[in-house]
Amino acid sequence: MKSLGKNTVFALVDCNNFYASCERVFDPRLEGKPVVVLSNNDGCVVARSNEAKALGIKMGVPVFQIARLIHTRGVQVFSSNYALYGDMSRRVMQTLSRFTPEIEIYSIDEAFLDLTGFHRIDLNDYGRNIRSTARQWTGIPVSVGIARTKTLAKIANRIAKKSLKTGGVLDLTDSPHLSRALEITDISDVWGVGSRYAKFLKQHRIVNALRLRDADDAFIRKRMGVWGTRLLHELRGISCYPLESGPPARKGITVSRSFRHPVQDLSDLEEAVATFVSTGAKKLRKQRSAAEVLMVFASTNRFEPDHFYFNLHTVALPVPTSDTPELIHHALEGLRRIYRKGYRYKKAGILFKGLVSARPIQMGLFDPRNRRRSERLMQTIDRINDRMGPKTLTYAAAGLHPSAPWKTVFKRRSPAYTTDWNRLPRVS
DNA sequence: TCTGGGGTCCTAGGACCC
DNA sequence: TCTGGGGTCCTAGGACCC
Repeated sequence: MKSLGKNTVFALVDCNNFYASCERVFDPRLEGKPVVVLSNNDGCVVARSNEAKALGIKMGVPVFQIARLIHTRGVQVFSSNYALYGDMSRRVMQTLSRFTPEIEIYSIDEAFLDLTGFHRIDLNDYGRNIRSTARQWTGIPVSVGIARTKTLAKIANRIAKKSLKTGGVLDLTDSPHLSRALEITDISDVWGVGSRYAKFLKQHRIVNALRLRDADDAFIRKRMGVWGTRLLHELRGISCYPLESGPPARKGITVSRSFRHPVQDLSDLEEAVATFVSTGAKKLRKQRSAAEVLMVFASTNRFEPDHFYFNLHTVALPVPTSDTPELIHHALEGLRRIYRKGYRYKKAGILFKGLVSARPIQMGLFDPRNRRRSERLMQTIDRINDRMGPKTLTYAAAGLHPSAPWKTVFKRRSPAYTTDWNRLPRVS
């Protein structure tokens, strides 16, 4: 059942402060304390507990800028622990899928539930049930917003999260409070309205979601395109974005990292790029794709514009492929073309584009490789790494030095509580 | 000293063809 | 002086999301 049009009902379930909440589940001493989680290389704040938000710590702020605050207010700081968050996300989603067969996992911490046709039940009760079950089974607090469209469900969810008296659940389906809810929603908090459009709309006195809902169609169409028109419909309760079932195959795959320390030598850059390629190639194979185009880029520190250097090289691959050594070969050739001696590189990455289905394998007329053999080899390597850990088999080109200057560090990472036998929490 | 990473969709404009 | 029209495909860049 794909819900489009009128009388649809969507619930948006969103985990509160997801990464910070995950850390708390296994370390109850963190309850009530400000907690933040950092990006790669412990660079920026990417998640905050309510207590951390109350201290004025902003999303995305570089951690060195709040060093004093962290120290004086006893903020608990964690590196990102993707193994933990990924596994906790899976548990939450599994729990949610007991409440409807129609679920769309929208991001690591959000899911849309299609509740169209759930007429006979009290949706607020149902939402409260979802919330308490998720909390009890996974330890993660969630908020639930229910409405006629995804955009309105987002708005309901936001209010549910912020306003204590909702108890974390708000149903705006045919609600007399709908207009009021739209009125108290700042235009910049509407799903799909970013900083640029928010500024533009405010200049035209469209300061909240209610004003946008009642805005002139032609004006919005002209200034915000077809996408703006869809947004108007969604705010008016006409669903334009149906529930998406399976995740669509990616149209491109990117792997890029900032380096812990600046890199000057080509050989270090080569190791980094070879590593990124092997990560990306594994993603390609996982979704059974092959790439027609490979791009490789490197850049210096973007915060030092005086000696900034960025360059990108594009390779049209002779045959679509997901073969790691072949991709490494082309990536390194591209890298050597853009490398300029004397720069302090701070970031590099690779992109795979023009993704096509891996099978049937397209044979090149003068293709020197034995595709069938290389495919079996890749399968074997992937299987071993899935079983024994991601770095069990790697390529020599990716380097062997664990402390190479380009490598990402996570100095304050919590244990992999749920995905490593040796890290299971003990109950005493 | 220290500043994340990976996506999507839409549109405008250029290249090219008939 | 004067300089077709329309279609397709591709790409770069803008805007947004988590």
